[in-house]
Amino acid sequence: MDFAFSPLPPWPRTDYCGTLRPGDAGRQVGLWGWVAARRDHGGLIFVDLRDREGIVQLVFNPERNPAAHEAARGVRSEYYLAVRGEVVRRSESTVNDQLPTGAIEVAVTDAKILNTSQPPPFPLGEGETGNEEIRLRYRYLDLRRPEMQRNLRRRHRALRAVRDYLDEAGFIEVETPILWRPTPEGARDYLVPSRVNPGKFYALPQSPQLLKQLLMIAGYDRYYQIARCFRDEDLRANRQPEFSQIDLEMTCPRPDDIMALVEGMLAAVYRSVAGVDVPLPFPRLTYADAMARFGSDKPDLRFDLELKRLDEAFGGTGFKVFADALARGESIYAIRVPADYQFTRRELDEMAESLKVRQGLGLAWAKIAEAGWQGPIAKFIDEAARTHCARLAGLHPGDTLLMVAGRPAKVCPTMGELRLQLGDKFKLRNDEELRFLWVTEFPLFEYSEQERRLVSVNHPFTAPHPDDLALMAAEPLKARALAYDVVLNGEEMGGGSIRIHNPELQMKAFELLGFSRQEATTRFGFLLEALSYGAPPHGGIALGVDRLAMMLCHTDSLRDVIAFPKTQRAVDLMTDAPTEVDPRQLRELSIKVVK
RNA sequence: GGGGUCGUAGUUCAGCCCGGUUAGAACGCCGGCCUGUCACGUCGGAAGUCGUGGGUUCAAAUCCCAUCGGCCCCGCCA
Repeated sequence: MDFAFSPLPPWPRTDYCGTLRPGDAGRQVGLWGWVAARRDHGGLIFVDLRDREGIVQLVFNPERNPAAHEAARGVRSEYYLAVRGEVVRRSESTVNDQLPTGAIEVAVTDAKILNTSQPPPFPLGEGETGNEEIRLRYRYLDLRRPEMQRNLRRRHRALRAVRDYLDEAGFIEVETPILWRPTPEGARDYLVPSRVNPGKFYALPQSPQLLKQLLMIAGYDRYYQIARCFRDEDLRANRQPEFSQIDLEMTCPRPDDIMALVEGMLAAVYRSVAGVDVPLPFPRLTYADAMARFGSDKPDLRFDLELKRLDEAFGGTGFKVFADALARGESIYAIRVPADYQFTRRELDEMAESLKVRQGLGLAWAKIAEAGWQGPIAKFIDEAARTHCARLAGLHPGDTLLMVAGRPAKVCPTMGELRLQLGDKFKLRNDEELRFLWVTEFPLFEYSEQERRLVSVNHPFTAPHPDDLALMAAEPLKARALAYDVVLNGEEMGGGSIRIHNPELQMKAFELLGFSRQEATTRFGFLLEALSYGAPPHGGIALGVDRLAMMLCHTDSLRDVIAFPKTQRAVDLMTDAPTEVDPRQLRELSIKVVK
């Protein structure tokens, strides 16, 4: 055989490369790792050997060991080596203070090439990245990169902290099925055909929601799971078709209990992973306030630029656009951009144009100068309105006031978007800052134009606010839910609720969503039945593990914290999944593919 | 389903607007030299279906159309 094949390294590993320090000087060590770089001086050869803990410099001296030196001559990038040698302190002038191991090196006495490597298709060094396509195709090489190693280990440490914390709090980890039943509400299901039951399908769970409720009914009292979830919807930078949730549920909680628990958990994660103390408790906003002040149900509190409602100021305005809007019962919302942040006329025009095209809304703006208001609409705004605006919005000279009129349900989210764009434009969204908050009192239902019926804002098992029980039937759109989201820096990190534990109320909720009693029984009979056997009140929350990892790793892409992610077209570039299957497999499953 | 953007040596990119020598650079790779480098240095070398298909043209990496793929966004994601 003319190729290298060693089933085992010829000597034990005593240390990881990246962990050696001056204190190890004089020790005989065994190391295994990849060749990160090779510097051949004809005589001396230096090799940077890399393993998961980092890099250490090996020295091959032909006078010390000709055989090892000869082996080192043939070594190339990403060869996998086992070496044995002595840790030696470097002379003063040769210390590399860029490297944690830079004060020492390993004088190699024995070396064995355990495997050779083709030249890698992209550089694997610190700070280097190829394009996404090639990284995903050779994911196992991408994952060798120090950044990816760091990311996945941060994720590991976060999950470890979560498990320790929840275990300490008396939570029991229970696994729930991956093959489960399709659900009519919510995202598109991934379906799995049943061979044994031709024509029938399982679905992969979108979340273990109902299963954890059943565990409460079963008396486990406090459950959690790092649960894999599946949703067959289009991908985004922060959305993969399969993802993980920290899913938990407890018996008889008040919303405050869940919130305090989660705050403690997130603080524990940040302390353990980032060494950061997160101030507790998190601030809270009701959904209504969040929408009115930030135009979002997941506001980014790292910067101000709050929305201001200026209806009062324009009560008797001569500006027809605003007057007409108010007459229609609409509102005028504004963002005051302080004098520190200036726009060019062109930027204002572009902003207005984009708002018009994308939302059909007109942007009115004015610059607040010492001399008075400036801008195309300034002449329509009289002194009384200006003074009133100044009081409502706190205007100062140099500020720019951006105003939009319309239905609050439309204007607020639009202004919320605009606010985020301004935050980006003026670099107000600092990556190092952590602004957690709770958004509470979500509405129970919203009206879906597409389906022309009520749909759940959270899910159909969410309990109504006790004060709004009567509203549920009378004015369902006004009923609030006992639901809460935890938000970090404008990203939804998780959401939960108190659930309905009464079968009659649950049936009522299904009916309001447009299910007949018959349909509800067919689809959720097992739940209704379970609720009728002494189901305790219960509630919980689910947090997105991947998004949490993203925040901990300061990355904008979920792919950077998932070992084997899929592309935007939900393809695995490494294995080319999904693929066509053998006709025989289809026949066994009673499936015919229609092209 | 829609919008945007990118696709040129193994890799990262320039060239494309304004069509015209043999398509360049850096890194990597291969070979020589080199005992203190650490992104080693140095001398030399190899390396390209310009994503794919079609069209316009005397002539296409360059202009046009279609298509495939990566990324970002809208829709969608209880």
